[in-house]
Amino acid sequence: MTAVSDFKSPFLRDFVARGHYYDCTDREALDALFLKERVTAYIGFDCTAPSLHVGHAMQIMTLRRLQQAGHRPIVVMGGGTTKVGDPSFRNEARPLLSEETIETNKQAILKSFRNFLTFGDGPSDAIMVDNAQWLDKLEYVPFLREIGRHFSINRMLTMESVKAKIDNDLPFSFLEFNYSIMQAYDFVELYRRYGCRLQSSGSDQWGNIVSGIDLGRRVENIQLFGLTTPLITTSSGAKMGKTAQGAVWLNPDMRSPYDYWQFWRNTEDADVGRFLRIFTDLPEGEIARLEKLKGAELNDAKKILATEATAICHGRAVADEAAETSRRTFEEGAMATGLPSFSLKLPDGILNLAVATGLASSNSEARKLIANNGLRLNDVAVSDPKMQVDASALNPDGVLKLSSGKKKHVLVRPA
RNA sequence: GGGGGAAUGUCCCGAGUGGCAAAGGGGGCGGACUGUAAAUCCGCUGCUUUCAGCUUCGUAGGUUCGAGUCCUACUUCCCCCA
Repeated sequence: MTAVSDFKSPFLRDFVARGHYYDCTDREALDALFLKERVTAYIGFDCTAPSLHVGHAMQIMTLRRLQQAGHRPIVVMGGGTTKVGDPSFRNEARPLLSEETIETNKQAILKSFRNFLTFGDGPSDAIMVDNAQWLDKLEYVPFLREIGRHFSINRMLTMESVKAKIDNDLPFSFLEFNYSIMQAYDFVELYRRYGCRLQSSGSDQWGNIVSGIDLGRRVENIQLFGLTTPLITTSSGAKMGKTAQGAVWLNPDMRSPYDYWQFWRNTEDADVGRFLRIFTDLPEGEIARLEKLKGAELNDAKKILATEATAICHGRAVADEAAETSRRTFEEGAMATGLPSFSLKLPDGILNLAVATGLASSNSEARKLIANNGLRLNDVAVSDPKMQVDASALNPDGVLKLSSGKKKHVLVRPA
């Protein structure tokens, strides 16, 4: 068996070096394939939310690396599979989403890929397809006869994601049971349509990927491949991008580029090098230099990480602007105009302003924030929950700054 | 189809004897210390017009001065038997 360090193809060598690699179904053969030809590979994204989040960024970066190496990435929107719902490693069944919701989500998610990948008709241009295209049309009995007969219940029951359900006496419906079959079928269909030989994904999808590979061998007599990436957690063990105010969305409507930049700026020390390799395109030499910085100097590396990662997701100009807004806000204490801003009627109570700007979710919460000395108006702590804010709080530019804690700042302009 | 069990603070787990805004965690939010880091410590964590009021314990009724706690029906899920 080829060791990871023996990879010859530029793509896999880079993939390993940058920390994307977790496992592969046939290292030697896949390496050879990458050396021999332009490989078409896909990753599927289900439409369970109106945006992808940072947790998906690893997968999108995988497609980006493929494209950079001259291969052809396929983005598969799971318009079909989302109707079934992936049960893997979840304690509860996903709520069944309506078709309208799935379609809305899909339309919103599509946009996220524009900056990460180049789409088009060229040989290594990315392709986007929706698996509803073929899954929706399947007929039950023909499908069972052609595809279903290749699936062994006995073996599916031994798959880790399924076994966990059985062992823990968790509910597991027939619908959910079929998700794996749908995904396996996708792989084969993508091979038929685009000559797609490789499926990549997070390590939790291993079982589903392997199912697709088996199916490919049986119905098309072709060797397909699987390549997985590690589940990314922060050094202190938290899942990537699961801050509790919500996921770190990639869609700018749901999380502003400035906040996205801030997310990366707040990376833990121990993660800086790892994240630079995975989430930016910086060359290894540069990253090696940055991650060696000590103590407070590491903050410079975090700023670069933030700007580079934001640039890939939202564009360079937007990223630079977010960096500048952050610099002025945190390093100069100025009222940078790039902060999230709100137009509100002005004489108003401080509680209303805190709620209207999203700094607090209710008046009670705003009161508590004040009681804890956490709410500040123009950098001065607010002590009176009954305080009225009027035009006198505005600076010469006609703006005032409201902050919750040391990191969350918003601007208010009179409406 | 028959029998048994479970649903708790709208993030999760989870105590709860008829007097409960409801123990304890986790998570989150603020504060202190720092480097917009981690770790640690402290406070907060249902809503409101906040020295008080209002609404919460799967749903709908009922018993009671008073129900998360008792009764009835229903819903969903789990287990055992078929």
